[in-house]
Amino acid sequence: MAVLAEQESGSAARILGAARELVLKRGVKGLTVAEIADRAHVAKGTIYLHWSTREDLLVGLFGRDFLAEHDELAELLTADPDVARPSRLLPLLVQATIDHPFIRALQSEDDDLLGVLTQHPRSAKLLENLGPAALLRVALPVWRRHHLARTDWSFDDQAYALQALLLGFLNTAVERRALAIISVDEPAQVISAAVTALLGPEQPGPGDIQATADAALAELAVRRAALLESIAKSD
Amino acid sequence: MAVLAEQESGSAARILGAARELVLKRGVKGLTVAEIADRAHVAKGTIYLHWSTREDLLVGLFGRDFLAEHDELAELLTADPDVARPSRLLPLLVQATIDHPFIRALQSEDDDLLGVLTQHPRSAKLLENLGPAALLRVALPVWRRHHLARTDWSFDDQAYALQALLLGFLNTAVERRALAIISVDEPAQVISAAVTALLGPEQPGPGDIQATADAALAELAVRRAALLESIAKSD
DNA sequence: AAATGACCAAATTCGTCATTTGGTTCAGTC
DNA sequence: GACTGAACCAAATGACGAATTTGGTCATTT
Repeated sequence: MAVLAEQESGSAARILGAARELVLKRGVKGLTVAEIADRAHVAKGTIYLHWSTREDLLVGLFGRDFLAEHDELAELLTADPDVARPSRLLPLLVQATIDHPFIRALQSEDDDLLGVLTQHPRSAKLLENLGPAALLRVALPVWRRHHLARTDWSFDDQAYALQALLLGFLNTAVERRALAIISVDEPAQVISAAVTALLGPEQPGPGDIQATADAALAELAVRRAALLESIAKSD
Repeated sequence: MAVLAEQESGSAARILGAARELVLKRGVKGLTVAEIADRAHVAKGTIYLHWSTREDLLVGLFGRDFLAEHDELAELLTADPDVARPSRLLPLLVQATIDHPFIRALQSEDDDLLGVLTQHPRSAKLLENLGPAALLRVALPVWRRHHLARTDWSFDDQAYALQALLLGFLNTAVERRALAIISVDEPAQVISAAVTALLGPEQPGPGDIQATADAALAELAVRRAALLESIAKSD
């Protein structure tokens, strides 16, 4: 059974906390394991009891952001199945991306913060499996099946358009480009409206919402397990 | 009266051509004026008869791409005012961005191709005034006024959503990110459909289309003049 | 008037090497 | 068995001077 390092050791938790603070403050570049150990009040060697490599620790950092995002979404979906509607899920997704620094940094390819890690194969894998495009691939068919998206549009075209919209919102919300001049107070509402405009009015029959939420939760569980496996201690 | 260097000198045209080829092939980094002069079959000094600085020449290079784009759009609009419809203009805009290497590179902040020029204040200025956001600021009010976009949506929200959609399409079409997995055969049609979904059905009254096209042409003329001024010979 | 190319100062590159840094290990302590 | 920290060593750094390159100028030529 996969188990996270911090669940069985207080020092591992302190190391993670210290690493998180330091990376957020100064970035990966030039951050040494000695510094992390110092701030966590452990010796350098201790770090290697929990992670086999410096990079493992760092990748684990934003793996944990994804994990937290998954858990939050699962909680919301359980409490209120209505969250599974596209007009509610996509704004949440954008907000979640903004809220989690590492996901945000990965999304915007923030080299200052993440250093070479951005283009590292392992983090690329993370994004490929957990990124917005992968999500749409899974979610859109479910939405179409349960009358939460119009079906008078070919799947590929619809997915392409929705992907563009989502990436566009992510870019304008996350990145600080000079290009994106227009901004707005309540992005969530705009995203919601735009998604509805694209996918058409949501017309769920009885049970459709719950079924969609269940499918979403199942998918989240699968991803969570895979994610956990990839950042857990390899015994 | 602003006049482009290549309009009054054959050697200037050859220099531009040589520079263009070389930049597209190998990027700005490490490209010397001696090389450009060699390929253009002129002496180094000749280049400085037309441009006061190496950087002037390079900025002029993608200034000319914008100029070409403007001229193409103006021609299309003149031949067929219908092109001024949002559902036709935005796909064209995306396509134009793809077709012009320097605009594309500027959009995707391609450091390999453009080197430090990407984040240079002068090219930033170019993008700020000619980029997609600036365009929407001008175009959307016209569309709304002439029944080519729904007005039951606040201007800011609508602009924000449309901007996100446009940037999203630009990103997926231009950039080669691993994120954007979903792709499609005929992006133009998808863009068109997505724009229509966002802005609502176009319901122009008599004269609306022509008025929109005229406004677009007027705006293009203003931009073209400013652009020309900024890359023309400073006499 | 248009074009050239030798010329120069400033910047960049190169090669070399002593020094430091920093990820990882492991023998030993608590 | 959790933890330490001294020790190891491959890789990075930086100093530094020499050699080369290169953006820009200008007297001269065509």
